[in-house]
Amino acid sequence: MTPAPSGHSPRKAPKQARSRRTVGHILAAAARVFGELGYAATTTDRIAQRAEVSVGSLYQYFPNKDAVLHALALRHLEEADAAVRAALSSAGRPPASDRAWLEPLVDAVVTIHAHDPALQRVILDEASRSPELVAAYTASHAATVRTVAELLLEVPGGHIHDPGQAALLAVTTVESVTHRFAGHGQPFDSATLSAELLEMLTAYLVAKRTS
Amino acid sequence: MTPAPSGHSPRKAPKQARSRRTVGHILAAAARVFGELGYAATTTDRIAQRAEVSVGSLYQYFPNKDAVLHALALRHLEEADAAVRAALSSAGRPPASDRAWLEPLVDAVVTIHAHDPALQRVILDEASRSPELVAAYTASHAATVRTVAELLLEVPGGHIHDPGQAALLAVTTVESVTHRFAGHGQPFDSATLSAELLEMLTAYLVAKRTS
DNA sequence: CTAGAATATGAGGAATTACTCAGGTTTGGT
DNA sequence: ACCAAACCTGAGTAATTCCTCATATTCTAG
Repeated sequence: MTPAPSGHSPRKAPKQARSRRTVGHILAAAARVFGELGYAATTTDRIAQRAEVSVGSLYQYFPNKDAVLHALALRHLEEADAAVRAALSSAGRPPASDRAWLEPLVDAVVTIHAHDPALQRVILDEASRSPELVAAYTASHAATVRTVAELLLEVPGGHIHDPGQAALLAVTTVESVTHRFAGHGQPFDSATLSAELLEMLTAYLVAKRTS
Repeated sequence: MTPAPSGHSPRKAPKQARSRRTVGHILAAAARVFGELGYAATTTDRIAQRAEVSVGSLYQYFPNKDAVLHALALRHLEEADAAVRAALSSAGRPPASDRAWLEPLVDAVVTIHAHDPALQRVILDEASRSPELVAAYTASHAATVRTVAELLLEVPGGHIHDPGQAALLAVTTVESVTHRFAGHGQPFDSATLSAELLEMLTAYLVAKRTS
């Protein structure tokens, strides 16, 4: 048993420019190594080696191996969250149609996941094992679903029975399908995947409005 | 020629009833331990302990830790594949509507994944790392997509431009969304998830037929 | 310039784990 | 009953990996 030295926060905060560069190198190297080798085969020694830094330096800023991946996961979540928020606010309010907000959302999610799917797989796995990350991901996801539910209400053209439920399925579908196609060798290119997903979701929402 | 120390085939085949029971116990224990602790924290010693068997016995039938998970993955794939095939053939031929074949398919997939999602997550992860498993899963998936594409053509009511593409998205959507909801704490129960997925997919296919 | 704080180093300790093997027990055919 | 093959055992080994710490180097404030 590892004597769990509390959580994931940096053991020491980098104060000088030099150490901030070091931390940057470590994270960049970790992203590559985790992506290439997966979680189990990635060792702190190898990360340090790839970062051209000694293991000791790594352990000055990260209390353990998980903390490095944890940091990568948080960074990724923030980027994704920002992109999704930008996409959702790019649609007018109220949006002219479901397509008006769905299209940028789908594009944003597909674009995000097109980059380094192997690493994202490792990150997602870690995310499900850390309570703190689970909380962060859940919060971000919930916020997106809430926004989408509001948009659903504002779009003219018919009433939806349970907007929360519809929003949840729509958002989850975009995320999980995209992830799946990114992970496997994709038989779809990003453009057709976006288009087809969009078609499916608009059809779903239209059906819900008229039924 | 000594046979290649092949990666995952049993080191020795169980011949007597006693050893077949042993292998059964090992697999059952492995399923529980992998599901509870995840891949990394699962040790062969712990599996053996849970199976009330010595480590040595485990290594008589499995060349290494991965081989145990590999066996679990193959078993799961076979069960899932059989369930999907049964569901698809339960619809009449030609099916009366898209709903006629979609409903049993969605139900089957949701039902399968409702059981022990934690273990399935570990299995899926292993599946993406073993070329042999990747091949098996890809083959099964491709066969399903092919069957669905044929059904799409047989359903009366309009022509679909690219049945292969539509079938691929439909099947992938069912699998990945179901998996996602199973993995996380599900805000949907199985019944509503099935119903909602069904609604989305029928809407999609109807739209494709009339457009 | 200088002192002390910040940062970097990397060999090695401690712990864990996958896997072996020499020797025992059980089984089933004859 | 007998024996060879099948099966089981579990302490021990070799390898791996996480992480520490004593020491060295670099930075910055005064």
